[in-house]
Amino acid sequence: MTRERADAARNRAKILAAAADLVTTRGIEALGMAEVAAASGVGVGTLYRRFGDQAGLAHALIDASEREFQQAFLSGPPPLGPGAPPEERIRAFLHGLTDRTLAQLDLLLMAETAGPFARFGGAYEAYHHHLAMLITQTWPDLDASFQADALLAPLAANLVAHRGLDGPTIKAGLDRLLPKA
Amino acid sequence: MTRERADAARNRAKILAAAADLVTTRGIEALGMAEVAAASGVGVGTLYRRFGDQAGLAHALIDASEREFQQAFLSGPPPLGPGAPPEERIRAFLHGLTDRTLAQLDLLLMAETAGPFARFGGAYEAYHHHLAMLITQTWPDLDASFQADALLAPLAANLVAHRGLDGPTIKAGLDRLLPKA
DNA sequence: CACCTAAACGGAATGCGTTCCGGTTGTCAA
DNA sequence: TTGACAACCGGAACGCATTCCGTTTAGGTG
Repeated sequence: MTRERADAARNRAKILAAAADLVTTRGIEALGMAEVAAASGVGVGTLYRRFGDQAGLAHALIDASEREFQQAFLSGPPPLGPGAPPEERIRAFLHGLTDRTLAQLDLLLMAETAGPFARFGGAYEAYHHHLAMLITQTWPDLDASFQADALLAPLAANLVAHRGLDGPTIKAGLDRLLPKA
Repeated sequence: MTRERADAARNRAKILAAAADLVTTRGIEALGMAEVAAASGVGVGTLYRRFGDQAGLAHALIDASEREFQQAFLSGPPPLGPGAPPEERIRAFLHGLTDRTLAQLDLLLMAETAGPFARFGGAYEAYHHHLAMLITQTWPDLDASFQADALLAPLAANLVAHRGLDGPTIKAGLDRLLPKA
């Protein structure tokens, strides 16, 4: 696989800038594909080659803060990053993810809605992997993969939005889901 | 609100029969709205008046077994129905719902996919309400609503389908999610 | 510098869910 | 029985995500 061509990179930047602008000025419902294409001065075909589909575009818009968060739990300071006991890191991770989810609820909703498996893009799997690892360290006899999914599931954007949950409620509830032994 | 007109009832039956037939003979992807309309000999407008949207149609197709299940946990024999200790009923309910989910994964996938909140139709709320009640009885100090959502969330069709989970795995995982105290 | 090709481009065409609306038909009251 | 109205009907029209494909261009090669 060869490097991205210069014009392609330029267009990606133009698209992301225009899309971010659209969302902040006119809200998430202005993020139609034709809309974004027109605002960026490219054809819709270009959007699809770059981002796959609408959910991919939404993910790309979230990507910046996502990368930051991943950096934080992979190599940042404890308790989110390495150094703290695993159980504490789990709580810090879930609380951090709660804040992130609430902060970008609109875009996440779109990212989740597009396809049946849209949620399970790169970021979700990164969270799942990280959480499963910490669970294995803390409770070796558990099905870590299932437990990780189960702890992430209540943070689904559509559930959070539907119930109108707030941060403290979610965090307290998640804490009670953690195994006691 | 007046009673359903005779022709409307007749059409509802025709549509459900034709749709069920389509699904069993040609699979879930044959359940397009125009497709169903043609097979039932009605216009697409009629489908929408009757079922709201595609997710509603999928729900209606699931409805028969859904009603049966609701009957079972509301007033059937224990441990699913009344009579057993609440904690036992919770496990019976989750295990039963697991079986139901796996049995109708295709239709549930469609029902969930249509809109952001499609999942939260009548059936979901019935499950949530029932589970929350049992949780309150068993662990009075918990946020029963959140815990109910959290226990139902791992049964989301898209998660189950994506991971390819089987019954024993799900049931064992759910059991470990139940509070210990 | 000219050539070549893989990659990128744009926008028309497609497919499908959903909405709209002018005509039709049960149902009920007089 | 008849008249009137609300509910219903069909299918054309619409909006929008996604795909297709003929054209253009970046960037490496001789």
